[in-house]
Amino acid sequence: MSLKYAVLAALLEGEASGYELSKLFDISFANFWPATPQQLYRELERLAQDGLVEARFVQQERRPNKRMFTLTEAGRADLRAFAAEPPRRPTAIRDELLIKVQAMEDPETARALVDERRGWARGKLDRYERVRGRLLDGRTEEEYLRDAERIGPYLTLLAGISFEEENLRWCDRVLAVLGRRVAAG
Amino acid sequence: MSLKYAVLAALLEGEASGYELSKLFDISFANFWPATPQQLYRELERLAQDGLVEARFVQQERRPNKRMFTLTEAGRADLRAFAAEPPRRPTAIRDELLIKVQAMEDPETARALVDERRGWARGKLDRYERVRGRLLDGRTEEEYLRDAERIGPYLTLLAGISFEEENLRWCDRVLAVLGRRVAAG
DNA sequence: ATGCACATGTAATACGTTACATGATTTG
DNA sequence: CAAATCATGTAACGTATTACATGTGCAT
Repeated sequence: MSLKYAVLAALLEGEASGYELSKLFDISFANFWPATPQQLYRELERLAQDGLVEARFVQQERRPNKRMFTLTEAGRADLRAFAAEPPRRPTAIRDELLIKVQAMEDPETARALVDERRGWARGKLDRYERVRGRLLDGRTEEEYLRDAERIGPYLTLLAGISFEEENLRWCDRVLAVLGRRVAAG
Repeated sequence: MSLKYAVLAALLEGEASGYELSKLFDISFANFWPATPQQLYRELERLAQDGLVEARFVQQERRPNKRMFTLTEAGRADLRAFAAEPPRRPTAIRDELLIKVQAMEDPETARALVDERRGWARGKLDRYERVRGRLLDGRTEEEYLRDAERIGPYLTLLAGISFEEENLRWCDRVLAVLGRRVAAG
């Protein structure tokens, strides 16, 4: 149900093809609403039938043909109504690593997995910071937040950043604890 | 696929009925692997057929009958193997509020939603701290981590706590930003 | 005696994943 | 010039969520 509004929100940035949306979902929407290309194509189909987006067929010569999608006024209105309602469902997290940590028997094995997670979190943070730099484009955060038309995308990026920072801190703490255990046991 | 191991991990705490598991998933596993009662019953059925858990039928007089489930040695071994493998899928987060923030038009409306989230995060943190107190049971964290048989549940609880702390910080930051915007606009 | 929470499920539907298909462009 | 990656999708299958169903016990 929410995927619908995630797609409409993505189209606030302007006309896009299914493929472009799937890239956008990979790099930025993934932090709060992951979706595979297949989900997006199906959803776009439905949205077009409901008149919330408009599809424009684009014939291409040296590439597969594509369809470009735009928000309609009805879509914009629907999204606006959604954005004003309190969320129906609480935040859901799916994290395989934490199942493994929960079931942990051997500290050495767990250490390796958490260490791997730490490296991956660092990489994600780096990428976020680069996205942030591109958004700010030379301005300070204060300037940006004062002047920018839409600040939503920046605020969700901040959420992604602070999530990964937290993640990193948790990894460090767990590694410290497990290190002591290995030394003791 | 991972739900299977979440259920096995839950049964590490001892024999439990489907209903008891669904309560456990509500209060603690929910932080990293949410599951509805229906999912759990189906999964337990499968696990029993595969010999990874053992079901014991318990006839009750003044309540509906129930089945109690225990890990078998095969289940324990399967879980152990799972816990040693690196995770296949990255962490997934589903957060409706962030879609609304992403699509935000009016700072006043968004403020109300984020403020609500802030209150809810505080409540969750409080409950976590109480669970933590029960686990520690008078000991300091250091004592607990040195002496406890299984520290996995404590480490996943810490993950839940630091996630909510991060959440709270993000809410405060967003509220500050939106407050300035309302004053300016 | 009415309503809420416990305890257990089934059925219908929605959603997500995996595998496949096709052609263009880039890289070694 | 072969292999990898980009760009765009479709089809089949498996998993999850929602709505419904049923009966008990407890509190007011």
